[in-house]
Amino acid sequence: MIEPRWQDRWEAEQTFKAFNPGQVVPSTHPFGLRHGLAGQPATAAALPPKFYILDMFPYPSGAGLHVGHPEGYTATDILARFRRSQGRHVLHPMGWDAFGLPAEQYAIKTGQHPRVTTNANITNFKRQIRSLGFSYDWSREVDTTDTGYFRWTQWIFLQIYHSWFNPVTQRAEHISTLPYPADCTTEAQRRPYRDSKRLAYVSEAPVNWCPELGTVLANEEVIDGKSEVGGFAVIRRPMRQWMLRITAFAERLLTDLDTIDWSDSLKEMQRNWIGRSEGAEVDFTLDGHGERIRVFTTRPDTLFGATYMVLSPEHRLVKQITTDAQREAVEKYQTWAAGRSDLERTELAKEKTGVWTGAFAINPVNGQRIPVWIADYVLSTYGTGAIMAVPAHDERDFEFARKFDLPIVQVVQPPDAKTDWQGFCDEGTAVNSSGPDLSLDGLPTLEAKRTISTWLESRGLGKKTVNFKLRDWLFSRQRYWGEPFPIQWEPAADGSRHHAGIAESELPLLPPALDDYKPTADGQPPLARAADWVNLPGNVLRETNTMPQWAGSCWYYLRYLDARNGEAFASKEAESYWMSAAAAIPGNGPAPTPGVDLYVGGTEHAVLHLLYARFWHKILFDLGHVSTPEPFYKLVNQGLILGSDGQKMSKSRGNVVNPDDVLQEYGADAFRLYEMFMGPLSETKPWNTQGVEGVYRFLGRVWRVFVDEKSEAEFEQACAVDPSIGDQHLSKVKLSPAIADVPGEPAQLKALHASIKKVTEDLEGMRFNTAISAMMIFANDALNWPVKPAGALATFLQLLAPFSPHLAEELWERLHNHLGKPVPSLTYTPWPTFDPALLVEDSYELPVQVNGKLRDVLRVPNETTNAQLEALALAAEKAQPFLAGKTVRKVIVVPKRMVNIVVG
RNA sequence: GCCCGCGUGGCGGAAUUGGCAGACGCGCUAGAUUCAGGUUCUAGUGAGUAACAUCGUACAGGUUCAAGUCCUGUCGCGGGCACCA
Repeated sequence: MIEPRWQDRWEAEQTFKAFNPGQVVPSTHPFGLRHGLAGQPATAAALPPKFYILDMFPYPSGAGLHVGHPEGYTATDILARFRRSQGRHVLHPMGWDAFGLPAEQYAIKTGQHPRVTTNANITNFKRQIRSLGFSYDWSREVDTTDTGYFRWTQWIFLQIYHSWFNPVTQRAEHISTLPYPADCTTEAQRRPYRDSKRLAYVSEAPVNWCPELGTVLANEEVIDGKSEVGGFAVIRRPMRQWMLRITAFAERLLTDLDTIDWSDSLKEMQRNWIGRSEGAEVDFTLDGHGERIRVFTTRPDTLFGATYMVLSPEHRLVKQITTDAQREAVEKYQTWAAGRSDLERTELAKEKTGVWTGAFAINPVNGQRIPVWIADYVLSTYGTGAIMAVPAHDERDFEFARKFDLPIVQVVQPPDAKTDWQGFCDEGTAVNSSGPDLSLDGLPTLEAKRTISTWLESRGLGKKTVNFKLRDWLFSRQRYWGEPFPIQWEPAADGSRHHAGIAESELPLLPPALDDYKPTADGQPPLARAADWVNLPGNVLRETNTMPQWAGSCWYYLRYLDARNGEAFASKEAESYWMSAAAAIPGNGPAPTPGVDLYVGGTEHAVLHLLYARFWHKILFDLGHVSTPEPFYKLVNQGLILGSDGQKMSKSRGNVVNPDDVLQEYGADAFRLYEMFMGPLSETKPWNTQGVEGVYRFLGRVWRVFVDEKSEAEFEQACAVDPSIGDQHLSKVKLSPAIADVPGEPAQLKALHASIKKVTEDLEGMRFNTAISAMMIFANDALNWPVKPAGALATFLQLLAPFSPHLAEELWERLHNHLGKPVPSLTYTPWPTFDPALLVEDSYELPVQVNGKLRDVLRVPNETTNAQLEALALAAEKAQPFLAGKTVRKVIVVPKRMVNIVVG
């Protein structure tokens, strides 16, 4: 009943609006009144230190909000309100990641334009989010499918397209700084060279094609050979696709993880995905050919144990080196391997397959002739697509050698003599590793690696190398409901076509209107259906692929900074004010950090959104468009909320909890409180509706701390008679006559300040569950106070306000009215500080242990000396039976903590 | 298989540097209010005992005056990666 009233009030007052440098703060705005900025233009210098607190914006699905969404949103809202009260200038925005498959599939089925579906879903999401009382600045709302938004997504793509990665500076630079090789003189020669260096480039390589979805997918979107969305089969097939050169940034994406405050597990996931490994490339000459085969190995120290080589079936040299006798078998194997889907490949991973090419290579360290095989356990996309096989010390090579009866030679001695050397893959000591020019025998693995690397380099046979698992980002999709590429294909004199970026002045490039959203009959993307959109004068064609859903979410946190700017994605001033570090307000939390101060969301984006966004941000940083190398300084993952049966919530299990139902029954305040009281934010935890009941009771107790019992009882009776006019009755409820504007008793102040301390410290540490328990303890105590000091109650409401803002506002207003005082803004009233002096008592409880077991607890004055403590403990009544007849060997006194008597 | 994280009452979870295990809440038991149900209030609630004793933080060891916390091993659960040479 009281909740919509306050939501309307906040909206009318624009209570949570954040102001950009240069904007005028309205003269009545409570933020302006607090910070002396009312009615004045805010300058970056005059504005208080920023706090940018961000939620992962939702995809507005037709199903509406899930109880998982409000978990993170409540946490950030509590902190946003807390920081506002502490005097920070809080940026807390919300928006919609609205491109995506469901709206498009719905369009295919019904013909309804995805725009219509999307708008309806956004309306519903916004209603639900608003009803939870979150303090978003809605004036900065973004929608990735809005032309005013994706215009800048396209603009950023153009910046990427017009850039290359300079290996010397290790930075993205404009393509105009690209140096050309000496033999590259004409434009006809330079264009393909230039295009091969861009950060956005076209590739013909095999891609992850999902027939069911009718589109290609990025590596990050394929899980166990199936699509991340829907779980459909994915096959590899060569196609012409747009790629983004994220691999150029692999090293920086890895090392910069050390500069940001993310959980170890999340950093670890990114590290694993980037997959850096150090090793060496070694050249093997082919016996009887001029060709060389280059391999990558992390264990060059085992080179003497290489008894055969393996190429991936797709390796470019396979055709040349295969002998006539083996040709048929090799080609058959290649065909078979190419026809296998990713899924089959992983499922059958245990059984090794392969064929001998008939060729031999020479091991450069000992001159041995070793056979060259092809096998699909060697990946064409990693390293050089070829390996030297050391079956004695590599699990996969070992399996393969056993299956095909290839020689196994020990070259590493395990440190523990009992360990079998066959299949031993760890570090040890080199053995059997002597050749005409070199011996590694007796060297520990690490040294052996160094020695042989130096030797190889000095002979020009190899060099140290670093490899990454990370692949370039497949960036095009065959869909309608996505951003069209700002790219067109222009004809050349020889009849071929090349791509070119369209002019920035032509942005936004809108998608065409279509009646049918399916791909064309000949397998072209849906945009190809719009002939008059695709075909431009001069035989120029538009690109018909669209960008993946990730494009919009790669930079949305930047658009919030200046969401209505039509000249740029954000003004320089806004970007630099909100994204730069600054000084702290003493005693009021941490200093503003570079980038987003706190980002909260689920872990499902660990290697997708969070990697892509960091990548784009680094490009924008290199090009001078943003001022920090990393976008998200601190990141916290909320844990999953399970159904009450401890299983993942899903429609098929019937354990899904709908926030609307909870809200209807208990209200937003109780819902918010329960989401936070369940347990630590980052933990996985099951939903329990009885738990909601528990916090609902707590709010009821808070209410009864304040209101007059008699008028409350009358109110409840009146509601029972006619619930429809409940709010009329509610206004008649009076506050308790026990509330008086008097200073608190010492015990009352102690209770209050203990909870100020606990709530404040727990908010800093994001320990919401224990903060709530501290408030419960206070309310239980305050309920029994015969006289209730108004000041203490007001302060308590400030503590409660971030968690349950509606009830806090209501009681805050009534309390001030009750005292006949003006009502200050609860949002912008300075956060209370606790007085340590009020918490100190003059005595404390001293546990007395005998041999480590608790036997008695004494109350002793603070100033008791250690010697006195010892004497008191030895005399403790309940400890006596355990001391009788024993010798006291030692007494350990921990001042203010406990005493332990050791007897024997 | 590899890499992270986690195992505490009937349940969700508390426990600065090792220092009173089980805060707070749910549930349960008994009582009060009530015609009754609900609400609310009071008391109790790890096992065990008449009460003590004793046992108790996945299991088995270890370090320590003292271990949920530190060390070693085992088991279980969750997440990530998965033929990455």
